[in-house]
Amino acid sequence: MGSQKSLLLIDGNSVAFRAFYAMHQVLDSFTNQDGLHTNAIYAFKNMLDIILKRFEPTHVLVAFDAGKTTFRTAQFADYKGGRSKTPPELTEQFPYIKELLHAYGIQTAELANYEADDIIGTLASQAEQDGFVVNIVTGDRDLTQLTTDKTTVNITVKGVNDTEAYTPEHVQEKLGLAPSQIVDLKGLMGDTSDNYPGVTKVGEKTALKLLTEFGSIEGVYENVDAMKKSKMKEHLIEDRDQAFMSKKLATILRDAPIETTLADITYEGPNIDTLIAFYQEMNFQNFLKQLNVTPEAVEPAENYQYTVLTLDNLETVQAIKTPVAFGVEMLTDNYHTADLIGFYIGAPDHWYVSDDVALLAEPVLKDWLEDASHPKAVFGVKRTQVAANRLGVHLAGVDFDLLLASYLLNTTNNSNDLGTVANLHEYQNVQTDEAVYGKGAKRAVPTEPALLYQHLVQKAAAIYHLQPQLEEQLKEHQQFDLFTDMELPLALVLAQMEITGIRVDASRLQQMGSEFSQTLKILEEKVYAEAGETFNINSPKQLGVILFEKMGLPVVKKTKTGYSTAVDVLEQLRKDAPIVQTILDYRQIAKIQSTYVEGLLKSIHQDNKVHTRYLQTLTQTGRLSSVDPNLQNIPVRLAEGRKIRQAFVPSHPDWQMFASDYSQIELRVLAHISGDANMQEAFKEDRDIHANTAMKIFGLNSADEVTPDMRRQAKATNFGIVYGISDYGLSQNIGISRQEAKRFIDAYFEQYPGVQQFMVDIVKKAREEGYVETLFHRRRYLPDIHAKNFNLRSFAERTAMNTPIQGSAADIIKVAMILMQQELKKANLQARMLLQVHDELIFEAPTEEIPILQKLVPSVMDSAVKLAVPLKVESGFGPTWYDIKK
DNA sequence: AAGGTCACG
DNA sequence: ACGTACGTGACCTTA
Repeated sequence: MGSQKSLLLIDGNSVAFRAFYAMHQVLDSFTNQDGLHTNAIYAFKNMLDIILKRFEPTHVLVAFDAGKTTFRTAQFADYKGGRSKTPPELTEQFPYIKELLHAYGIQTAELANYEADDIIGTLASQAEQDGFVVNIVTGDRDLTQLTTDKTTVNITVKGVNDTEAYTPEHVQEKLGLAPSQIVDLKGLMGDTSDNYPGVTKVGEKTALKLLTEFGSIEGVYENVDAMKKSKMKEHLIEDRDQAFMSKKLATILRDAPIETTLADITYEGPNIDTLIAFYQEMNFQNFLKQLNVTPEAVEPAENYQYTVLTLDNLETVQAIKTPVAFGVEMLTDNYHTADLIGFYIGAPDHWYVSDDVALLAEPVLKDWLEDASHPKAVFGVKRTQVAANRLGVHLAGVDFDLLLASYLLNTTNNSNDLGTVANLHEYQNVQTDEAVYGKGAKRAVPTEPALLYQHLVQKAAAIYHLQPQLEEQLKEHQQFDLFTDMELPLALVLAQMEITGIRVDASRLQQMGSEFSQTLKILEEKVYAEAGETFNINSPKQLGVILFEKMGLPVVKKTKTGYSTAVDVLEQLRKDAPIVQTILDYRQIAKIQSTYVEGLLKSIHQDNKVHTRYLQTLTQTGRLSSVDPNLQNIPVRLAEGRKIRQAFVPSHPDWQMFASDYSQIELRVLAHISGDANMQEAFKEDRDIHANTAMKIFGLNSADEVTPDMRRQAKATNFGIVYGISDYGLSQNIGISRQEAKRFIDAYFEQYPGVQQFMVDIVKKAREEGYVETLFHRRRYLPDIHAKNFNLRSFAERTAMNTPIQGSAADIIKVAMILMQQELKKANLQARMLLQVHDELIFEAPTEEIPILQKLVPSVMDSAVKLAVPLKVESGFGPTWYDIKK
């Protein structure tokens, strides 16, 4: 490159926005000593390093917008109107981003009445004439109009660490247009985010067609009179002025009156001292480390002194009077079966570790651990509890769980690895398990014991140090009660349920399995006969070839990789060929056989039970999930699959299975949080909510007029509302036209106006705050609510509507579970809570306790929280899970 | 490791 | 114009 002059121009506002939202999840944990948010500064710096390295510029400038009013707003008052205003957490970072750039030796520029784009366009144009190679970096695709054979426009994708390079060829490939035609495209179609109009009813498709034919807006209007009569022609003529104005608004200037010259912006690299001072002010320990500056606070791991516990020195633990960090170490996820490879306990100045977990059962240590007056902080209280229980230790006094706290603070970035979680919270002095133990087949305890001990001490120290910081943040989020009164006690309830396990009748499963094998064999032969050849029915790829190529059935839907053969597709093809029904039958049985007969048999333990694990820190809404095996998706809807439930039986003779579920808890939650009077009334009077909705959307006067089909459609509409409705989604689900679906939704909102208001308000809240909350302040961040991409943004909007509903329902049953466990104990019952399936609790109990449960369980569940509408609970019992009839 | 499919609320 | 329901986990095939 040698003498080649290379100019880098960065769109400062655009990249700062991207940087801010790329690290929006960690907004609250990225602050400096003065409470200044630093996430955008941090991400901007990362991006800057990447692009400086990539383009090796000789000249650099970062352009910023000067203010809201520009020559464009003078031409068109609403230009960029309706934009949500910049969050204050970002605004406060702009001066520091500029300070960072100046420390880097990079000039910044802004110009009153002009946008950053115009500065960039003008300098790019000058530089081209001076023989520069020019690179522009921005998140705004409109700048691709500046692309030439000398200027490349690099658009940030997925945050800021990667860019897509637009050359004239790439623009042509993507849009089918020359860069210079982009302004014509914008003029015709308008721009919703910049809020200028274009021509009515002309979108991207139509605009592209017109430009391919006529070249430019001018070309279109020279030929408009000759076009044949159409709505489009009328719109073109009508909106002529708008089109030309929009083109002008879209055009980036190349002759803005800027004072900065190319000679002013040569790049000679950063001033290290200024940069160090800046990083110190921002508390960027990582960046200081990169500059070989020793970070202040973090002690190196080697400085931790620890004692290895043995039978001889065990009593020293008894002397500990301070709160401690405690943990039992395992190599694998499943704590019911994992090898226990060590433990740690202690506080600064007295850390203890061991690789002999049998010590935990020694009375000196066991008694201390079981004493609730010694506060303990852990990583994963449920995990720790179950592991301790395997050694006969019943841990008490756990008042902090780093894993749970981190999950509540931010559900998005979570991990089950202590090192990863600690890093998320800016604590670096602990390694990940993968780094210490390796992964996959190579995972093992280090041969050098000191390496294991050091890792254990690091973990203890991380928990200990992060506790006050995370507790503080929980309080700031108003989540401390959620943490202390809900998630911590729930973890203990779940631990007990998992330890108890549920009895599975293996012989019943085996018997069903051999019947299914025979059926499958017959179906398989039948499929081959109907296809005229053998193939792997389980392979969607091979099946697609048979159905759509060999047999020539119509292709209904495609997937990324080929033909879709999903149920909804096959159901449409059923009438066309008998093989389709046979395949559907085969699939149904094959699923039951592989997942529920063979899969379940594999997970039965020595005690004839399955012991699932509930993941308490995984879902984005606050629900639990269940793994190894998943007991929250045991078949129930179809008769064949439902029989699997016959294998779930009580663990003692003469006991019964008992279950209670909330009826329509999500709609009741919606009625409560939306405050909708009509929906609340329906629940208060215990009306059939789906029939009630049907009356309203079909305009009926009495419940007697509701047909089963109307009720079915109304039910789907109710569900659709809970999921964050769209007319298309509803139309697909119940097989009606999009227009009809839209009419349903409109009628729905007319009937339940409070619900509509809630939907509007919650999306607005998500935009303003960046997150939504449940009744108990469970929080979900939705950074995509600001996405320019329609799909991402729409998804975030639906999520904003659904999460408070689904999440509040999850909160409610969690409260009920904690109360339930207490009540069972208080009443001295033998009955045990075994499973939770989102809105349902499943128990086993001696037959004589059933009448007690029939009263007790519903009363605990429906009084768990007080809503503006009653909660309704239905119960049943029987000798197996299958036989529970409500 | 990823994608398709299908089980649940 | 955009392309969709919300939240999960397990199994199978194919890269």
